Amino acid sequence: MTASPTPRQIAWARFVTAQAMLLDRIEATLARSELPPLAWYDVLWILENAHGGCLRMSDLARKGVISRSNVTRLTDRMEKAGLVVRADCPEDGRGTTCSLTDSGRRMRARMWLVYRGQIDELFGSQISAAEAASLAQMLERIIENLRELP
Amino acid sequence: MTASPTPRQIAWARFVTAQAMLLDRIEATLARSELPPLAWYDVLWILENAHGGCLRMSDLARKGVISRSNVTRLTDRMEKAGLVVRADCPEDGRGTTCSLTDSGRRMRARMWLVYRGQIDELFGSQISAAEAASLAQMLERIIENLRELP
DNA sequence: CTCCTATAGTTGCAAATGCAACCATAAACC
DNA sequence: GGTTTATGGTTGCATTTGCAACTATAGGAG
Repeated sequence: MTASPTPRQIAWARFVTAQAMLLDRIEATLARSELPPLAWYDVLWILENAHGGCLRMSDLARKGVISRSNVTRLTDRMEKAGLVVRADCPEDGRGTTCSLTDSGRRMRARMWLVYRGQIDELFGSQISAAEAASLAQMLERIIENLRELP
Repeated sequence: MTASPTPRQIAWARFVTAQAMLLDRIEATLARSELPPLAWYDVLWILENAHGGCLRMSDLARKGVISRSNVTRLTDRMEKAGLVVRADCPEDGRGTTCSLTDSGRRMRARMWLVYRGQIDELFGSQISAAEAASLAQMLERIIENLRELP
């Protein structure tokens, strides 16, 4: 930085570093438990929260903040593993739906056990409830703002 | 989640989503400006803050929160682009040092112009100075805690 | 109805990443 | 000194990701 960094810029830098460190740890812990990577968890979780455990590929991409081609490949692998099923969309001839299987639900639950442990231990333990609430609110604003932009 | 998510878990979820969205945007903006990816910026920034603009490969890995093999490849490309130079470490026959070139310094400055604009616009604009300070402190605790763990 | 454009999803190919195996040197041990 | 163990860095290989091109269907304009 040419001028010395502003408080917001410092916060940004830590934001990136902390997340990188946390994700590294969590991925390693999942791998050690012989569970799939976080990317799979995200898909499973998004589907589980969708009506009927079923979503269009593009919705999956938007909610998961990943590219459409990435969703195709991700669900390819997950379908091979029996966690989701894809089918032609009845309402739109171009579309494909992706839905959670029972095995997918069970896998999400198993992963959550480990994932939750890590979140609580590495992240939650370092912030107060009030801080968590304020942080969530802050981030929500940022997310909302991004969704409104072109 | 089987039980409904705690405030800390909600904060975590937004933490991940917000960062993914922000990084997507920033990478896209850098690419549109025909600048290298963020990963290069991080290396340049870390080197610029090091004494003499020079660090050992493993220090680079630790500070940048990336794997050592990744550092090797990253600096391979950056060296080809003339932004850094590697040399055998004088004090340790096994070691390699990586140092910033003038061109590397200039590139970091050019990237920072764009990067800073994005941070301020997408992140800084949504949080108050007090929130930024509290956030930075919170994240610092998390980072410190992670560094102390095995 | 036909043409034109936009959207949904997949795929080929290139670039990036992680992991494990590897070579070289350093440090510890006897 | 000679052997063993740990550390620093790179490389091969498999996996993952992104981008651009492509196919197919939908929706709108004339």
